Amino acid sequence: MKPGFSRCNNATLRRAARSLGRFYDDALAPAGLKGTQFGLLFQIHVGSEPTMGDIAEALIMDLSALGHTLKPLIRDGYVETFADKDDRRVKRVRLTPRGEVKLSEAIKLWSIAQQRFEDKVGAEQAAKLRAALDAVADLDLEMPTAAPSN
Amino acid sequence: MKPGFSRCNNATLRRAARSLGRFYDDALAPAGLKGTQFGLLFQIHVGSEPTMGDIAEALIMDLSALGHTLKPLIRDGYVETFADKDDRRVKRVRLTPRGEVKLSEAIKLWSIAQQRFEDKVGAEQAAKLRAALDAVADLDLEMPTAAPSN
DNA sequence: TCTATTTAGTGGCATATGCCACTTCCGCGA
DNA sequence: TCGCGGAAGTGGCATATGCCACTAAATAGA
Repeated sequence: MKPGFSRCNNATLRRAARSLGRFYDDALAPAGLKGTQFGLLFQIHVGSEPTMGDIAEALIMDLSALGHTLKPLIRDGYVETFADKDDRRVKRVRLTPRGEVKLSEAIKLWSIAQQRFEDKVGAEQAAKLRAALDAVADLDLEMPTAAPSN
Repeated sequence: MKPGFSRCNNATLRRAARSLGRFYDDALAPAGLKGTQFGLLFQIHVGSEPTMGDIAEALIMDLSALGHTLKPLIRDGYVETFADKDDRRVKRVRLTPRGEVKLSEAIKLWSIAQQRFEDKVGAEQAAKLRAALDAVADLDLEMPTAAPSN
């Protein structure tokens, strides 16, 4: 088997994610953001003051992981949280003005990387790949429970 | 735009990786291994006492990241390292007998998850997806340097 | 042969992610 | 209205990954 060409879907996916992640990270570096942070800011931006749970669900991310990832962004003043008016358990999230500016700046850098990628693989192919990845992400793979019929 | 369906190739890839990663992690949990650890043990297993650099290259992983990731596996006695005979800078890696046993155990669990995945998306489609991901991983995306012609 | 350069890893620091235990709230039922 | 079970987050702990600065060792040159 050629090096790096595993039959494991998970290993292959992670390998590609590491590779592509570095590329986008490099592209965003001038803005001082990582690819994940950019994605998170964007997700908050397009949402309507989403709750932590909303974001975690959209990104298929563990709620606590989201909390951790949000911390540096809050610390740097790009994001702020506030309690929901009706349910005090719920915490909503939004970008600060500073965060909006940073996001705009980052989008310019992201566009370059995104364009570069699409030039290499083709916009069609890229769209197909994203569709396939979204399909995989949304698969219900839960292992059938021992006794699902009781 | 529907939630979670980003145009960003990197964000989409990471999202799918989180999703699939959890599935494989769950499947491997009985063996006490994470998906990444399984992949790493396997890579070491199929190699011929690979060097740190060999592994890092095959997995498109930062050399220092590999070192970090290897630590728990060494601590748990699944992997051991030794200096190369001819080049004292080089560190080679291999599984311990205990590591071989653990890998066998993990492969059984992995097969179930892998099979489940392939049942859901189809073996053909899975193979195509892996091929696409390998292609993406191996793309040369380096941003053209300002002055590549000097 | 001696030195400048390159190569292979390490250690420290920071972010990315998850799981689990725990706290706080909300809502429902007795 | 009291109290219990479920929902939403937090904090702690552990692994996953990267970058950077630094050390040690091999190598190309002068």
